[in-house]
Amino acid sequence: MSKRGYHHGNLRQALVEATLALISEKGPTGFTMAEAAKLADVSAAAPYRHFTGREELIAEVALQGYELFADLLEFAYNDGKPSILTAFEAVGRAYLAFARKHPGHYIAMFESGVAPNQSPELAKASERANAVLIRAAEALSARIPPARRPPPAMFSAHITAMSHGIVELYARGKPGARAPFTPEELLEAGVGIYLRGLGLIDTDS
Amino acid sequence: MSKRGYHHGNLRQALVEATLALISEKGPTGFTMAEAAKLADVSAAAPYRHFTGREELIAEVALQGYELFADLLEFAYNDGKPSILTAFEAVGRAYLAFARKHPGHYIAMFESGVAPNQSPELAKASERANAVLIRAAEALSARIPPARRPPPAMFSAHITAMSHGIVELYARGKPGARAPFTPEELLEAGVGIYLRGLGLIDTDS
DNA sequence: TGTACATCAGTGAACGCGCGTTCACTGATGTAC
DNA sequence: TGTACATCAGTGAACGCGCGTTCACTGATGTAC
Repeated sequence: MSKRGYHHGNLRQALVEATLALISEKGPTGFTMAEAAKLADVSAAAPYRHFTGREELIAEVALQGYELFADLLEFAYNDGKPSILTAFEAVGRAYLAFARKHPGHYIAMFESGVAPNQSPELAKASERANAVLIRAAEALSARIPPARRPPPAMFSAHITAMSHGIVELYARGKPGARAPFTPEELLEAGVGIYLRGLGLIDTDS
Repeated sequence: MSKRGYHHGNLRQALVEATLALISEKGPTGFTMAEAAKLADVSAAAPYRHFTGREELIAEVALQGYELFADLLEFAYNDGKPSILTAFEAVGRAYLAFARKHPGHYIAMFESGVAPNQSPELAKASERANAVLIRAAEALSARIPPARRPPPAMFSAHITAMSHGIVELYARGKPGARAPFTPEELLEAGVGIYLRGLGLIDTDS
């Protein structure tokens, strides 16, 4: 609570951060405009100077989440260096790391009910994140014998689904989790087996 | 709205069904005690004769969901007949079919915030469903060369995670979905590749 | 078979609460001259 | 540099709403004799 005058200075972003805190602590339901305002140390009416309503505030949080997500995935992929395979695995780890380090964003993106095609910006950001996965899958695809090469979009959907499933079922909320493995172990092993099934990893390695 | 007298006859179950309808239509948030009561054609106070509160009603819905889920998985597994492999794949399909045909149950179980260890009954039912998957994984495991045989619990977690991920990302809510594949195609292909990675399906088949 | 009575499963009115949102306002800031 | 004024970003009080829940009640049902 730093002292501040009549004007906040950066209320818009402060509200976003309050929302993140509330969401990650109490789930998507545990966030209210009133409480976000309180956390940001302003009156309950102030948020409406920056957002038309509750919906728009959550959407902004999700948008920032998708942007950050896309950045992290791109950084992890690192243009397929040093090798396409290691880059691909790095993307998987980045997925999990994002969910772990930014639970508020993750929940706003995937569990708050905001549809990614709600606004063009949101769609674009979500598309950018997805594009990294598709690009990685395409690069890897080139190494798969054509006969058993799935469409890259399917390939990438599989990895996304497994990652998301692991986050939802084994990484969050439910502590004393359902499996005696860390999410990271689970994903690494799962992706490894999957890639082997595609003939991308030597069967005997 | 059939005519009925002062007594409802089977209000408890009617409330469960009202909850299912509300949840599957409007998400976990779109369910309220008041509206469930209205749907069941009783006053807002009546539900409290059968449930201590909102929480308990949702938990009952989740419980019934886990029971049904376990039944369906067991039926699909069919004791590993005619072959363990086909039985295993049938379980995967049953997972998706359950999510599709019983969205209210699915949401109550996985998205409503009820922890499976909330009550012993719930834990037991959830455990029973999980046990089917573990059993199937164990049976299949026996055929994997020991050197690259993952623990059955991990094996089953992978399949569960992929199934759940597909449901959440590609099967529900988001229509005009994110991928040009049906969830069923996605899961079948994904499980196939995964099993190949374990050496359970012939690489050239 | 008929009656008295305990029990059960509903009703309807009321409560307190917190939420999202609006509105007229006011204090602070920035800009034109 | 100083002043007038438009604009902006806050306030605080108030609203209507629906929700979860409680409570004293009452109608229906089942059982003992």
